[in-house]
Amino acid sequence: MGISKREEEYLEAIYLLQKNKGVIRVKDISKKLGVRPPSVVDALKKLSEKGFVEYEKYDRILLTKKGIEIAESTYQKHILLAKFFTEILGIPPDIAEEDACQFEHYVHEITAKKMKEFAQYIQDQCPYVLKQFLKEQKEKS
Amino acid sequence: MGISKREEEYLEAIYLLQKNKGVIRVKDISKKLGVRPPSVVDALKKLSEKGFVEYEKYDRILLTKKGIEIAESTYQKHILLAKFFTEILGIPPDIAEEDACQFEHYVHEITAKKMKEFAQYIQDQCPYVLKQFLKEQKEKS
DNA sequence: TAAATTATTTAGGTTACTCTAACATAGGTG
DNA sequence: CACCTATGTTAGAGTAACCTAAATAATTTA
Repeated sequence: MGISKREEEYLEAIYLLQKNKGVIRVKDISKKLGVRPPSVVDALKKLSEKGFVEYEKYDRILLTKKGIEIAESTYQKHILLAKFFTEILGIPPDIAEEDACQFEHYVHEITAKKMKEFAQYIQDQCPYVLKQFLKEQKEKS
Repeated sequence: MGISKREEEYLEAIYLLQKNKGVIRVKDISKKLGVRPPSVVDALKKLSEKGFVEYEKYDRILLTKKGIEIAESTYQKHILLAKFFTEILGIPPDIAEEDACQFEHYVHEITAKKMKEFAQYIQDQCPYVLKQFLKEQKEKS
């Protein structure tokens, strides 16, 4: 009775929408994830059964403590990955975003952590080398 | 009528098994992917319809040219990612392997390429910094 | 406040992937 | 060469996603 990748995405979407606009609706989630409203309702029912979301029909949608925890940890990974891709590898933001979106659901905790530490280390210890790398990458395109 | 992540995994598994032991069987794929034989047969039928595998029942299993292309490109990404995780980030091989296994199916071509180039660049330009980072990581654990 | 619009939910169906149980085939051995 | 065991295949069913169409509830507006 764990949580699927897709369910994680729903939680993350709900979390971010709430952060930006407070009260949210089925429609908002539907738009954000690119699925039809009935799919959202399905997902909400399941997430509610599993205790990640508080949901009564026609009523408003809230994350439980457990739900927030998962959403936050997923989102943290997301940010960290996207930063790594853009700031260290020099990948265009839109592509970095897409890759982060996928990888955040699969990456081990330790990998995420090392990416963060590595980024920090390089930025501190040899910012010039990094700058040079990014410059060369830019010149090639 | 594209190819799913899971189908990609089947192709990669077939490719690697063939590389290692020549003629392969349903059983081998089953064991490698951790699914039951009927699931393999299902997958082979679909992959055969889509033109990635040559398969007649009870007969041997071959990849088509198209199938080999996909398997190889996936596997290349796999190697590259695993190397990046171990050699640059210092992640334990078993975890690196698992992360690579997932990410290979999602990562954009350009991200994979930049990872490779970055690894090369760092190894050439500041091997000492890299060594130091890996050493510090090791000490922490 | 009644009607019209919009949003949400239910019902029912599809696809991809998996499984178990039962059946079929191939190949090795007495 | 017939039988036994391994392996492979079919049949049928389950689960997690998704969808459309139709029904219901909520909200806005005339």
